[in-house]
Amino acid sequence: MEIPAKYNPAEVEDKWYKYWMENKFFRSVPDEREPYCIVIPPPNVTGVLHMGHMLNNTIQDVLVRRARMTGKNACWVPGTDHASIATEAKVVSKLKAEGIDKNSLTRDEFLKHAWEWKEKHGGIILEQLKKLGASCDWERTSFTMDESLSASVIKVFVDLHNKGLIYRGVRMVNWDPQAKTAVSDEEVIYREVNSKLYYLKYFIDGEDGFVTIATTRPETILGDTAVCVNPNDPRYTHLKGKKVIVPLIKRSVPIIYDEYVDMEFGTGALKVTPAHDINDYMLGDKHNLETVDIFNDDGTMSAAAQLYIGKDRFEVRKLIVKDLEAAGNLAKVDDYQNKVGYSERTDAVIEPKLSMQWFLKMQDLSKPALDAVMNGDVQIYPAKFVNTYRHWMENVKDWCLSRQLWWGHRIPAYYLPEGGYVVAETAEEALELAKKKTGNQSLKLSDLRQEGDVLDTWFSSWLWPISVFDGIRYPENADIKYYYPTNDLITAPEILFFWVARMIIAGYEYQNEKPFKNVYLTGIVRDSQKRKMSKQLGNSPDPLDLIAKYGADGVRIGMLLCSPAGNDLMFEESLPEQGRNFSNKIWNAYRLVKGWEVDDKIPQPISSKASIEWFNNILSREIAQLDDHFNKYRISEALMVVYKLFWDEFSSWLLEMVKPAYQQPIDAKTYSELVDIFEKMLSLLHPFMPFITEELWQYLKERKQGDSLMISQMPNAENFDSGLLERFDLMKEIIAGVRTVRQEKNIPNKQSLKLFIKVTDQFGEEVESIVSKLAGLEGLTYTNEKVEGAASFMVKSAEFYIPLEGLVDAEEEIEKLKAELEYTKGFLQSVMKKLSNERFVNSAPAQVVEIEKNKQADAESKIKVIEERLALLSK
RNA sequence: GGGAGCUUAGCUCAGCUGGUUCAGAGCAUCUGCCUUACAAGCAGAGGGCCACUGGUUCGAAUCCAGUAGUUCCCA
Repeated sequence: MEIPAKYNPAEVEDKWYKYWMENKFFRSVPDEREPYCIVIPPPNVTGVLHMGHMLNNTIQDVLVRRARMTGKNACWVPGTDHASIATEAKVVSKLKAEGIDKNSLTRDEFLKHAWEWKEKHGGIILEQLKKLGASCDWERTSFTMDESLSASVIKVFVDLHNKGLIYRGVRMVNWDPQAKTAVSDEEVIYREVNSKLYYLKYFIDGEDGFVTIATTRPETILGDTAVCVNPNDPRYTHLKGKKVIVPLIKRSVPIIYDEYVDMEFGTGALKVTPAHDINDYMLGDKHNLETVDIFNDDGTMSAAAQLYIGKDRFEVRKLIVKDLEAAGNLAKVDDYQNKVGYSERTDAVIEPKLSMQWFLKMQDLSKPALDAVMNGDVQIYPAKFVNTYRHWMENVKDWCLSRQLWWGHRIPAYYLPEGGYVVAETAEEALELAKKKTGNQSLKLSDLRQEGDVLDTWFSSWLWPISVFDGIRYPENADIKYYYPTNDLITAPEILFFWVARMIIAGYEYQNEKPFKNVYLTGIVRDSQKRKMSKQLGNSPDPLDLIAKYGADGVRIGMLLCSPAGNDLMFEESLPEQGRNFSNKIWNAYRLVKGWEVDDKIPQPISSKASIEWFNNILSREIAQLDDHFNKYRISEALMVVYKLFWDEFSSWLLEMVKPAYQQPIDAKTYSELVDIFEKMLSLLHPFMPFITEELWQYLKERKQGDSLMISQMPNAENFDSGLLERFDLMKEIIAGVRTVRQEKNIPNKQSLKLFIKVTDQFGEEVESIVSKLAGLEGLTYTNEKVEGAASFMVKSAEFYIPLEGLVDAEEEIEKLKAELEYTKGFLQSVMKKLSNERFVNSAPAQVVEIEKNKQADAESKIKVIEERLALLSK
């Protein structure tokens, strides 16, 4: 069979993914084996695969596949989350394009559209993950709004409410006037913008004089209820107890004193608008100020503003500046740079707004979750994020749970006709509660009005590791008991707080146990200029295009090569290209081995026997190294170990060592041992490169239907002989020495050479046979005599000579030796300096001193050798 | 403003408990090679004041302090 010289991933990837699916290799059900479980960070149902997903899911697949091959019952649970805000925005704009206004629809009608949209687009991202090779148990695919998961969310809300942890309250929230909903702090993006700082005069009530304040938002003066200065500021001490008049609306407000005010900023006097600024709100709270809410939900001025009613906030800013100037209140205007919050979803400028929201008390709830990370029960990789986690958890704030949207889990609170509310899992239960609470037995379902708001999406994802196993509703079910706590969570540091921390909190609250043992935080994928990849910038390649171009295996390798945990990854196409090249290397190694004719009559050459033995030793050493990297979650270093093992040790050394002469057959013993080694190499590579390894594994030996590399056993590290490995390192140096001479003297590889060795101990037949083969020697001779007209090199203190009549320039040799002599003498000197330092000899450990003494001996003998050689040459 | 981290080869990064696994890896670069598996390749080579300054120590990339630059988080 003719095998093409280049690997073509497109031909094999779909085939094997289908094969794995058909044989249900991804499926996991509880059994007697040790479980290994990962729940996927559920991608946004609106999303399409981006580079961040590629990195994240590649890592998960590597870990899951490896676990599967080490005898564990591996289960990777896939799914998506409903992403309230993003999805609702998508559906609203889709309806708008069809000429339908959301406000013209009932809630149920809108939700019908939303579900239709979800059914149509919601699965795209999961299908894309299959192209990457993701070995998820697809039968377990979950969605945060599935019936069981929704019921879990509602049950938890009711439970927390009954525990007294959920309350309603007026709070300053980040209001998105476009989406007309509160958004969480995490959904606000602050950007530096060029704006203006307006200096406004507030006249003192009842006397002459004024105070000048500085503000970037002059339209908010209509909501001012105080002016605040620092009590230590001498400029304002005389104003104690006085009032000032808010311009235009002539409201008289007090001057208050608080050290919060920065005396250096602006004029040192601060206008206080408790309804529209978070810091002012705290001041207002502290000093018992009135709050005047001057904005409607859509960002226009409300009646409370008195002026400009119904006009948009930004329009009002322009108008009011003119009016203030006309009224003589505008002192000056400076250019100014400040940070303004924008909604992550709609990009509207966020308006801090007081509104009635549902909150979850976090302080007590979060305690066990803080402890779990601090005492190492939950491990975070890299550990530097533990600090960040602790800081957040120690200063945790109550969680605003409500969102003014329709798409999501509707809050199960029911308002009573005469005020107040009840919370229950169903309307019927709510009615019973309401009757009990009011004493009014004639209440009907229609008398109750359910809260219109839905819950924050994170309020469902925080249950994810439990709810995908239905562990909230059925805490004793077989799945949750078997898979929980899960093993590893792989996600981005950006969501450490609003997802990871909250999952840990929910885990302890509802399972009395952590949700996962390890958290691996990946970096953020950036472009080569360190910019975050984004649609706006258009700097993100389409992952599926990359897969088509470089193969899924190539892309996976590209993602992993440069992504140590927690470090950002500067992505460029040279990375998957390197991955593709590696695929090709593996492919061609296979071609070589498969191309040999096997003859079971010829004996195994001594060089092959030694080579195989050497490789099995190095394999053990590297497997141990690999295990160590995996245990420490150093995934890219683990990959590098396998990469170098395959490319350098296996391909460049072992295959060359055992390669039969041109058109000669290989002996059966070497061949079968080599195939076994190749098979082990494929196993080690499989978690990183599932497709090509499966393809080659299937053809390397005869397989049965239903066999697969992905369910085979990973090779284990055995003991290895480090003395043997050292002898081979020496051997490689000798071969490299000969090759260097060839290069320097321009000797073609075809021309065989004679090598003379001056050494005390001989190397042995194994080493000699391999050196002869790889260095292209026609003879290898030990000698005590000098060798005339020869190129020379040294390995340790052994001398090597290659006779080259006419090609060797004695002067050149002498120069080379002199340089080496000088270097060695300098080295000896530095060693002697240490050894002659009494304090070193006395205080350093004996072992260290011993090492230095060995260095001295080595250097001295080397100097002797070089000097002798020089003496001979200069005769 | 508060906190945390980072700075090692052209680039991306390892470097644990101070000392032969201490100055490393991959990529890139340079020099030879169309050698019969692979030019998506082979064989070699060069490249670093370990940010700076001081301290501790017999000994510092490694520990401590300060400085500069930089990134992130919180406000």
